Amino acid sequence: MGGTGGARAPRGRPRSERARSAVLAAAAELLASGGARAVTMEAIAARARVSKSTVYKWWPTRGHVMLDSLASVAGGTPADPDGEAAGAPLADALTAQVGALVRTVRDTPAGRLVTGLVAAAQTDPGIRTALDERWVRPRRAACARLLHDAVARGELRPGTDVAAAVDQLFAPVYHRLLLGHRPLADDLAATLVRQLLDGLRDRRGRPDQDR
Amino acid sequence: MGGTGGARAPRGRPRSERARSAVLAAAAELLASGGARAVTMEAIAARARVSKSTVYKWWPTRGHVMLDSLASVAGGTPADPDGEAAGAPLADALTAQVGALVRTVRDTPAGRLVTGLVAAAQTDPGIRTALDERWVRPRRAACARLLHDAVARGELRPGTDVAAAVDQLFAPVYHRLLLGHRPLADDLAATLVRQLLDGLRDRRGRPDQDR
Amino acid sequence: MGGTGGARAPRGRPRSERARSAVLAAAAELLASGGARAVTMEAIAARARVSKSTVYKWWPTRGHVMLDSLASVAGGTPADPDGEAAGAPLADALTAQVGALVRTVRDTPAGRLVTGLVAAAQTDPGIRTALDERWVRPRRAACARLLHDAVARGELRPGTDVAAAVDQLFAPVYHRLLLGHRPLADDLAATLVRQLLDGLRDRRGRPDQDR
Amino acid sequence: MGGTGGARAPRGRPRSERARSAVLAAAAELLASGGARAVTMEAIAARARVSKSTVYKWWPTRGHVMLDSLASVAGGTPADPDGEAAGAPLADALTAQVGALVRTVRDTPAGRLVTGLVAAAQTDPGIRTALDERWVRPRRAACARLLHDAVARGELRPGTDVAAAVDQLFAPVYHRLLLGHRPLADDLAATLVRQLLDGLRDRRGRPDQDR
DNA sequence: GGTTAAACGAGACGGTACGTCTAGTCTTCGG
DNA sequence: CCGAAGACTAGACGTACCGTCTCGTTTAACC
Repeated sequence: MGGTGGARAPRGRPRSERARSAVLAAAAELLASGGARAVTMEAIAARARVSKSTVYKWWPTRGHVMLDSLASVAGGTPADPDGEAAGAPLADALTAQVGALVRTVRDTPAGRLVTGLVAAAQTDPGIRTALDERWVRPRRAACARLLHDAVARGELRPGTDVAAAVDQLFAPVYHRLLLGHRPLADDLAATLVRQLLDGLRDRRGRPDQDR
Repeated sequence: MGGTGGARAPRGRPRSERARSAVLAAAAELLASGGARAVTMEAIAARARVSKSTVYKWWPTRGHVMLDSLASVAGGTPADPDGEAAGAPLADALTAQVGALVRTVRDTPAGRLVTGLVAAAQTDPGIRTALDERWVRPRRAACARLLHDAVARGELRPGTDVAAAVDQLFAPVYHRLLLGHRPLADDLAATLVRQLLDGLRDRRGRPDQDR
Repeated sequence: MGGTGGARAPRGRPRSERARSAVLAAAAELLASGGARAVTMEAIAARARVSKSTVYKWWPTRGHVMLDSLASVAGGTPADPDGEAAGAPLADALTAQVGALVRTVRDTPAGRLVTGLVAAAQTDPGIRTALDERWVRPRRAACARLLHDAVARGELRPGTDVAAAVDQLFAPVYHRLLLGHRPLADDLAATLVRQLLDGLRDRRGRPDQDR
Repeated sequence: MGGTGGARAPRGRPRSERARSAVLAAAAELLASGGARAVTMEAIAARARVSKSTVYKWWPTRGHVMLDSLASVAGGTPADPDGEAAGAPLADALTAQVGALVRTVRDTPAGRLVTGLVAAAQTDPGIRTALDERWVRPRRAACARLLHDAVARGELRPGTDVAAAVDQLFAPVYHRLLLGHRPLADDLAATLVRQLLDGLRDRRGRPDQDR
């Protein structure tokens, strides 16, 4: 039975933490300085002062390096809203979630990492699922829970398609990040939340006539 | 002005239509068979039985080939809704627009072309703007006009952010296309339109309290 | 009959003579300066200011580069002895042949090229046969003819194994070149010829008792 | 001090005989199955179920492994001829020596080991000298002694260059082994000895006219 | 009918990065 | 101290595309 003995000391030379973090940093720096095109395995290895074989040993493709780099840059799952925002109005809680995403992809290296990863995901299905599971899904989950609870307590309509609703809050952020057709403005999060919760229809002076 | 005489016949050998269409077809076929990774200038030229120089002469990058290929596959701007749908309820008109996009990217080669182009756009700003101008913007425009008119005639709230609203209808489609976290279901368009127009809030039995 | 019409004008960009000779020169220089170990495809390309693809396009392995380099360094087949040496005593003609080989492999870059090629031949059968056909065999041939003619005119014994005899003249040169156990002395050729033609046995004062 | 003097009992774990022989066997097997190219330190270690560090600890290069492998395969110095063949005719003694070499390199793994070692010797001077001292020289020595004694007792000419003569007997064997231009026939040894001892000249019916 | 001009086909070229391989070295644990 | 395990640096391997180039060969419109 255990003790600390659970994980025996591994046999050979231990993995170099220095190499690991240098690679992730190098990837982020290259992305920042030269764009996605500059992030090659060769350049990563050179910049991190690490041999190419070491990079390939731990990350099969550049996409996987970027995935880990993204994780190390933007931390793990974002703070759970329950602590502070419990009891706060739904709109505020949602706005906080979406706003956090907007600021992260707009103001930190995470933004270019995400665009690079979406690009890589179009070629590599492994990247696609990993990006979904490790980045997109955790952020959607908190939001989806808020919506689900609101439906349960009758604040939102019973027939609400929560997944679609989450997309209507998050997807515009990614869309603008990827296409650049509109800026990622500060009030974007609030606007998206307001329009989705209250709807676009003008109901002044008339009864609610839904469905 | 004009007449047919305006443009004199150009001097040298005329551009080969055969080469042009063969290249665009080759790009689409390669994309369909081997994924974005298979669409290389070399492969396009080989498959189209055209020399590499000819390809480079008319299209600077593989992204530009895919752009033209997309145009030739999915036609130009989608049918303007004014003809048939004038007077139709707003919701139906919007659903038609979004639904057309869903079916196009899900059921035709245009889908993979778009994902490949979004990926290329992350590297090449020229692709990014061209993709926006030639594919995304025309589709957004029809939808934006519908919303704008509805605001003007008082059907939608005065303060509506039309650009954000359009994103809330279209972005989820691209998001699912790129990430694949949810299927592009048949009723997606209707759901998106309904939730956005009517809002998520349950207003049964209470007065409209917006703003 | 043929005329100039035989070789059609080649299509496409013509092969660069500059690249060809630069590669062969680079291989010889590298061999001279750094030994066989230094002759890598990468180094050849770098030194010749030629792209690696170009080297690989024309020479499949480093061995083939060395083969051509050897040919360009040491010319084609050595001068045929018939001109000057016709009528000269057999021993002198043979000594000239063997002596030429000794001087070539000892005093010119051809020596290291040959050792490198013999090494490569142990791994690559293609090199083995090419080295035999393009370097060893032509040199053996002249010598073999001399011996064969001498047998025909009765100067040498009827049962002579010419191939073995040629080996007894040339192989010691290669052996010393490869192993270095003995120097390639100036009089080596003469010694080899004398000992083989006259035999080692001391016959002073006794009749020939062969066989 | 001293104690038992001589060889102190070595500290620590003694060297593993199992590792030593497994490495030598692995080298020979790899050579037999995949040719010289297959004999890499990596493959040797893997096949011998021994860690790479252990191999490097005892043998600095693959050449040295092959050297020891050769020694273990082909035994040490060949049987000294004095025992059985003392008094036998010179030609028979020489033929026995050369014939033994022919059979060894043709019919046992030693052949490929020797070719591999000659190749390695072109790159590594250490291999070159070791190969000479441990393989070539011992075999030459016995032969050289036979010739030297024969000169001393007047059977061979006084001016005989013994080193060159030995080369004229052995070098053809190595030459054919390395180049493969002629087979290593069963009667090769006898032919080489006969032609060298008796000379190629046809002396029937005329006096010896040497020198 | 000859000239001119541009597109086209073929393919060699200098590059860059790929992903794999081998050589050696180094670092830890266990016998 | 030896051996096992295995991570590490270094660098060549052979391949694939890139985008450019240099030719010779059409295919027209023009004079």
